[in-house]
Amino acid sequence: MTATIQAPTVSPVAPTFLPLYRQIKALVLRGLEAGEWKPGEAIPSESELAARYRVSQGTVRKAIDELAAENLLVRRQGRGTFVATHGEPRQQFRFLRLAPDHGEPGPYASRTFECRRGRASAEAARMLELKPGDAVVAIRRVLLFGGEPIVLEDITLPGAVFKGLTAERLAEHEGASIYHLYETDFGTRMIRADEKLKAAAADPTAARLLGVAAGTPLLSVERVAFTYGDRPVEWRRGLYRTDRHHYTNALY
Amino acid sequence: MTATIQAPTVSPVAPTFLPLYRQIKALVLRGLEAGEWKPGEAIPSESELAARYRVSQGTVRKAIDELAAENLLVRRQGRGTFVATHGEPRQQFRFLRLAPDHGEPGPYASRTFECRRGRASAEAARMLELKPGDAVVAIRRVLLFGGEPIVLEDITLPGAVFKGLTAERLAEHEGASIYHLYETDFGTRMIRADEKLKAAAADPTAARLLGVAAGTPLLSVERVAFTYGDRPVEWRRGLYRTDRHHYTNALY
DNA sequence: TATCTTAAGTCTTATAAGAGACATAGGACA
DNA sequence: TGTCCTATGTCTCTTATAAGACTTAAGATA
Repeated sequence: MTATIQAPTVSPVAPTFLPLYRQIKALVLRGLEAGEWKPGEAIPSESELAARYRVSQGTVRKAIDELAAENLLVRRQGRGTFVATHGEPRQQFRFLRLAPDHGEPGPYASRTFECRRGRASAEAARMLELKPGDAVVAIRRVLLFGGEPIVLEDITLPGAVFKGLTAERLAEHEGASIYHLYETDFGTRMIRADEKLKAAAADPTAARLLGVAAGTPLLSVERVAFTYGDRPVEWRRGLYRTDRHHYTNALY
Repeated sequence: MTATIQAPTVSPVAPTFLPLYRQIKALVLRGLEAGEWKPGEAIPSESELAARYRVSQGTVRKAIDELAAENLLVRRQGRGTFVATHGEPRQQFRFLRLAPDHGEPGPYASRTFECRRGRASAEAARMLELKPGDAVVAIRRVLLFGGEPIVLEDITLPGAVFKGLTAERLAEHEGASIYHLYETDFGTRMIRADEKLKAAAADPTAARLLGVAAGTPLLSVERVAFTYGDRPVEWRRGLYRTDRHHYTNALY
């Protein structure tokens, strides 16, 4: 059939027809983006959405299926469908791929050295799609596992989005995922991220903060994280000690 | 409904009921594993499978959906559903996550230094689920991009599976993915792989083969690749030069 | 007559809708 | 206080129809 919800404008070039379930998906996505339902909350039931959009429940199901596959929604049979959040334990370390070589992961902690406001460098501006000189927030911190400093991170955020972010606010939040903080305090939910990995030698500062000799090979992890609409809202560079940990990746 | 294809044996403890579409999925998977349809070939149409298994076409569809999501099958509207293969260009570098920092990837080549039969070390045996001393094939090669040596790899394979593998056979196959060779010549299709990444300093041998100074930080990538039934059939360790390339990863 | 074009036919997978089964949580009730 | 019932979710399965991709053959054209 290829029905459309709103009368489509005729375009001679691009395929103007989108499957019905994808149109529904786009509408739900818009609701998510607009904050109609907050992280952790339940969205309306499938039949409710079906009634709202005048389609069958099965069509809504297929739309939600895709959003759930993208980790934007979480289904719980018999309960409902919920907006995914970085708060729940299972999502806690979704973006951290570090694992100990042997044994169980030790207790996690973070220590923030610096959290200051500044101006975007050319590189930061490029990564975050800002103009050079725009306001940014710069964070430097160390992640500890089992009491040992394992990761040194420099995080750069657009100042416009993260207005009231201070070292105190970060300290209060220690132990939990920083993405949870972004979510609860700044209404910015991270959807996906791209990482680039390289090997690098520890410079004197990194060596001191991580407790290794200068020149030690470290894993350099550069990440750009995106929110709705593929808007980049975090740029970070991490240096990982890999003497007793490793970065895990599953290939399919 | 929760119908079963064969009368289920009653088990008091585990959920003996599997959704119908998962039973179908298991049956198709068994056919794939048994080589009923070879890589690149089309499997029977949805309605044909539906008739064979006495279920509706939609149920077969859902089973195939999952197998396609796992990259075991490839759907082509109007044509059929095909057994995935490492031969087609798009799948060619599915497991190689290296990308140049700038510009397009240069032409690819590989140079094999060594391909000999030997006995499994304790470590190799553990990785490949063999007994120490079992026959293995050991390959050492360098991957070149744009003429430059970028990756040094040591590959270990179970000798029982890769009986006639020789340096000549490898050389004939140069330019294409080695997984394609496994598939066509040894009937072993790689399904998925686990990787562990670390940073390491180049030892003299690696430094010479990669054309860098000894001690240069390199990305160490250890991979175990699995075929059907999660059976490990390849263990490899790669050393990547990351001065002008990086390992990319997408996080969801 | 030989060749190219085009339209119909017939495969395939993709989309849509609906009915019934299963899971969960909370209130009614003994 | 504990158990059962029921309302309300998602999950499973089926059926029907649409859309995409080849094949074939009729017809136009040289």
